[in-house]
Formats: sequence, structure tokens, C-alpha cells
Amino acid sequence: MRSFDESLPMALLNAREAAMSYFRPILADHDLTEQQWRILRALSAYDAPIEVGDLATQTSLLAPSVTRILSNLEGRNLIERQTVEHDQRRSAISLSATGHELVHRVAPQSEAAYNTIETKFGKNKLTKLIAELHELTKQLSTNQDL
Amino acid sequence: MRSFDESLPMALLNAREAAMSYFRPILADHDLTEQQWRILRALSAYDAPIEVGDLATQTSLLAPSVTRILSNLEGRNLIERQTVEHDQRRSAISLSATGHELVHRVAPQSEAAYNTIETKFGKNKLTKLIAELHELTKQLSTNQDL
DNA sequence: CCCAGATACTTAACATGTGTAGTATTGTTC
DNA sequence: GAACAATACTACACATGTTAAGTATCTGGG
Repeated sequence: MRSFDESLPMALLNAREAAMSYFRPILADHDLTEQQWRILRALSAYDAPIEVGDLATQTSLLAPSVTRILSNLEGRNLIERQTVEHDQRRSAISLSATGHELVHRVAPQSEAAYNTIETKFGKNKLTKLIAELHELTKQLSTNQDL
Repeated sequence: MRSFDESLPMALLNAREAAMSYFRPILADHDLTEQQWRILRALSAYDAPIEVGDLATQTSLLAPSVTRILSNLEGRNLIERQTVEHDQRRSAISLSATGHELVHRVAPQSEAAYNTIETKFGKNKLTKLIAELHELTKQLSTNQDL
């Protein structure tokens, strides 16, 4: 069978772990998990209420995970929810003032870590690698589960 | 702040999800999670008893996760454990006969999925991408948390 | 208007990720 | 050789991944 360490899934997993090791300590300092941060990032990027389903898509999280994370973030007053008019099933999420403050505190440190990664691997190479990853994702996502 | 979707961690995450979507259904057919399969794969690759710590390193799992997964696999009689001589703290894990059979049933399907991925993205490009990922992992792993 | 189906989200159950603490064993130092 | 640190693993707590089921709401055909 194919060598274990050389497989694509393991290569992707190991690369991601290596990258995340630069971010996790920063997030831990602010009592944030990676997934909580992804949601705050997404909310901050739009700066307009986002529905739960769209949030799940944007962050590559599953709906049940988003539900739990949102109840956590809501308990910490980092987000606010409001029901959508004309459709009582949906609820739209937005950052609270406290949430905005938190994002603004974390963002510079996150940027610094990213810059470290760019320096270590090479900015140009990193850009190309990410482009390749996007292409791989796209190729593999085309009608395979139909 | 840096665009959310274009970040390295998200690109790696999405690529891995896209790739794993080819394998997960196969594993599910055999009542295996991705992590359980990784451990069986590693045990199969060596065909000699492996200590728990080494198993964690090889599979990029954390020791507590390995402990839990092993107790699950042991309950299904897929693995066997024996204590190491001269060091009663360690225990060495190996595949049982049933475990070997299972690996031999799953492996061909896994190979087929891998071939599909190679075809979709291009065998050559995939090889290069994996090499780049290995280099990234190596660069980012060098003395950052000291 | 009603009701079957679709949709949006939540809940539940089990497995794993992650960090911390605990236990047992081994190694080391004085 | 007894106290101490280091090692290997396990236990625990909380958060998330994953799948399935549940609830509320909306939509469209009769």
C-alpha cells in the first residue's frame, strides 16, 4: 500500500498543524479556540449580520458546531443575534462592541504570526502554494458525491 | 486584515476536507473513523509492535486521543497490547489477525480513491504539491516554540 | 385554507482534539 | 539507596467533528 507519511491527507494535516502552531498560542492568550476565532473573523470581515447557515459555509464548520460555538460566544457577549424579518426560522449574527474590540486586539498578533510564516517559507512560494491548494480543492469538489 | 478565505490555514483546511471526502465514505462502510484508520495504517506499515508514544508521533495524534482510540480498537479485537520488557511503563501495540484482515479489505478501496484524486488533479502536480507541503512543514517546524 | 414537503436551525449521542493533571515506573544525583 | 526529576501513559474537562433526529417555520399544490 501507498506509503503512509507521503499521502496527501497526511501531508495536508501535518502542514496545517505546523501552521496552526503559530496561531494557537495567540488565540489561547485570548481564551479563543481556532473555531471561535474563525467565526469572529468571518463576522468581522462582513460587518453586517450573517445567517447561521452562511456562517457555517464561510468558516467550513458544520451547522451543529456553529450552533454550539455561537451559544458560547453569546454567553461571553461577543456576538448578538436577531431574527430575520419575513422568516422566523433564520437568525442573523453580528459582532457586539466587545466582539469588535477583541478582534482588534487579536488581529495584529495574528498578522505578525502570518508574516513570520511568510518569511520562513518565502512569500512568493507561499502565494503559489495557496493557489495550488485552491485549485486542488476546486478540482476535488466537482461532482464526486452525486 | 488579511482576507479570510485566502489564508494558509483555511486553504489547507479546505483542501484536506475536499480530499477526505473521497475517503470518509469508504471508512464509514467499515465503521472506522479517520483517526482509527490512521492508527491501523501505521500499525500495518510496521508489522511490528509500536509503543503508544511512537504511534502518536507517526499518526499526528495526541497521546490522550491515542489512548482512547486504542481502547476502542482493543474492544473490537483489532489490536493487541503487550507490555515492554525492562520498562513497565510502556506498552507495545500490534495488529491482531482480525485487524490485519480489516486493513486488507479497506486498502484496495482506499487506493482506488487515491487514484481518482491523482487523475483529477494530475499525478505530476500532486507529487509536486505534496513535496511543497513537506517543505512547508519542515520550515515551520524549526525551533519556533523555544 | 390545509397539508405534505422543504428549509433553517437545534438537540442529542458518540468520537476526537486539546490542555492539564494525575499515576506509575524509570533514571539520576548526592 | 533515598529523594528527586524525567518519562510513558492515562484520566479528566471542555470544545468540536460527525451523523441522525427533532422542532419550528416557510412554501407550494390541492
